[in-house]
Amino acid sequence: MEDVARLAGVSMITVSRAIREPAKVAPATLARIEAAIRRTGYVPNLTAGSLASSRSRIVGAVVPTIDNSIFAETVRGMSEVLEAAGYQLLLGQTAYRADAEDSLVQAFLGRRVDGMVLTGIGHSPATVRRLRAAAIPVVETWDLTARPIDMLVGFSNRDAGAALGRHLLARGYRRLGFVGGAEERGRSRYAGLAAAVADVPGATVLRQELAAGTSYKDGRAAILRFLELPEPPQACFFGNDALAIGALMECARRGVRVPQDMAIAGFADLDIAAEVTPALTTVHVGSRQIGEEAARLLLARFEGRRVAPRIRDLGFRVVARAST
Amino acid sequence: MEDVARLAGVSMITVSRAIREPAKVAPATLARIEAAIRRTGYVPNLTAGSLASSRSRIVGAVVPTIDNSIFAETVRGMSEVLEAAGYQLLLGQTAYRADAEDSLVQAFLGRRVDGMVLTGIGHSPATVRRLRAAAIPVVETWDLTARPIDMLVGFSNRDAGAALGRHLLARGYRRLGFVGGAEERGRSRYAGLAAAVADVPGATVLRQELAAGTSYKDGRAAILRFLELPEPPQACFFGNDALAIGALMECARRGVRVPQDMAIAGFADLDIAAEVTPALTTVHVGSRQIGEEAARLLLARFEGRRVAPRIRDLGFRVVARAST
DNA sequence: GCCACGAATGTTAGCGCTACCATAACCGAT
DNA sequence: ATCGGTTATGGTAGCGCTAACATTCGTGGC
Repeated sequence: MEDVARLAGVSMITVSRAIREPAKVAPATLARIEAAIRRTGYVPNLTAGSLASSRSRIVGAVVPTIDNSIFAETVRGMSEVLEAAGYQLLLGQTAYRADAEDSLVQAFLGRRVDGMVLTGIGHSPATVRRLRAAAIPVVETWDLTARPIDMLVGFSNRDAGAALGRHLLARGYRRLGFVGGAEERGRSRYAGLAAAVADVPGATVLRQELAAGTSYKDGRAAILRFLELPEPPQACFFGNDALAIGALMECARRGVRVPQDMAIAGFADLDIAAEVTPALTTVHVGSRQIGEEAARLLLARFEGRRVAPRIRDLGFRVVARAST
Repeated sequence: MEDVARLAGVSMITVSRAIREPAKVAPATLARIEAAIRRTGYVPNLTAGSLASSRSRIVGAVVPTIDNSIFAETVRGMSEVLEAAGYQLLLGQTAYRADAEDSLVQAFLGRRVDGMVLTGIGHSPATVRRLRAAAIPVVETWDLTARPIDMLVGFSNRDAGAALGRHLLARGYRRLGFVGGAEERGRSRYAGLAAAVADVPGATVLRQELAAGTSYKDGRAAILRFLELPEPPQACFFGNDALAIGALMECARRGVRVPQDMAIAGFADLDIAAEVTPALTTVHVGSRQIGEEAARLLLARFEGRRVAPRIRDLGFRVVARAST
């Protein structure tokens, strides 16, 4: 930067201004500085800038995983909005391990990220304490609570589970099955389903809880376990679309007709849900919008704007397709 | 940090050492410092550390996209290896726009990332110049070239295309079709296929080039276009599994028998490729290993180890399943 | 008892920027 | 001619750490 300043015949601070707020520099000076930058190949050191200004222009995001997953779209949406505003995304994946979130959050805070996006509303007390102490904007996502750490963008997993349950019951199914991972949001979906079932006399629900971080294969295995029962469920609700599609494929393979012999529903409305045959009934939750909105809330805060309300319920929509 | 030092009755540098190389601090001192850290809730400022040590412990990764994509697994593998070593991942997505890579690289270099991972081997001259000037370890991925910028982890897309082509020809198909996105690696796969076709008298190949960044829907549309021809291809090779699965689903819907009426093959071997019916023939390329290996090469360099050879050809494997 | 040596800790001087305040030059209004 | 206000630019002092080089102290060998 000193070289650039010398070459352009100005002081360092003017170079700094030319880069960050070109409007405040005289056009002629600006041109000289730009020429000098080009000639020297100068790349501003944003680390030094962050230290001096105590704003890093980095946002940390913690998600369970991004492969064949509903969270990939959230990260995508977030990343696009942030990049357009000149912010960068520091990505951390927990693989559904609770302690991983804690250490990621600590690492991100050490980097002095300007804001943080978390998945879900269940965090260790230490994490919550650290985030509050850091006094940076935080957005929790993919769930709903009345008392978020700071801001929240999501929907009610419980209500979504209940809505899907009512859909199945309305179609006449009475013996229901549920398959989900051992994680908070999956459990909420089950709780909603169970509540819907409790409202209908004679309706029952059987539950399989798998390890967290499930995929197609697990869905196949789960549906097989149901089909082997003397009295299998008539309709099965899977905690995510990957599980449901695995199950759907297994049914196709075995000649189990969907939905006549076994109805199947998923969750999250991945692109592929609409493409399989029969098309998968699922709950659309706007994965991408969650990411975009979370990023927008952060940007608003960075620019000093008030964010109200701090809780954004993006809702959900039961998408009834041929599989139920 | 000053507070911690005062509380523990040591100098700042000892606190710094206690955090970074605890073995070099006397156990009793270490214990006092750790207690002081806990009492004060001190979180080391890694930005300041980066500036002072000129090592950021951040790696930048540029991928086209991470949703329902082959690159998600690469990012996942990379991220896990890096996090285990105390490095963080700064993620950038280009959405297949060429200029996006350039600006991401520039932003990452401004952050003084310790290393960089790029997708593919085609980069703008400006990007290459900048990367060389930065003199940091760089890994290119997902393709092969004799002259990488620095290191490379991938496989030959051309050879993979050719191998898949030979597989189709060996099964007796003569009128082939190819559908791929308008991007470098897809074109290489086509070039390989075309070469294989050229070796067999009477064999032909018809090509559809779509916009880059394709998904299920585009596969469906593409297969329809082929099926409407007076003499459709007998076998169709799709540049990625998502396209192929879209096509497969469309065939199922239309009663087009796969592979009897139309054989279908994909590329990359996503988890779902093995799950659909009929199971999808595809080319397995170790998406995740690419990420892991790229991360390992970077770590080796960070630790000052020599990396030889600098080109890692991870190969590929034609996975012949029921769809061809 | 002296010295060389390694282990433990400290001092100093930045890393490369930006915040903050100051200064200079120029403008039109009085 | 004087003045307040605006625009353009500069000087100084850090931001919170760590590299590099001291310094101190205890230990064992002779």
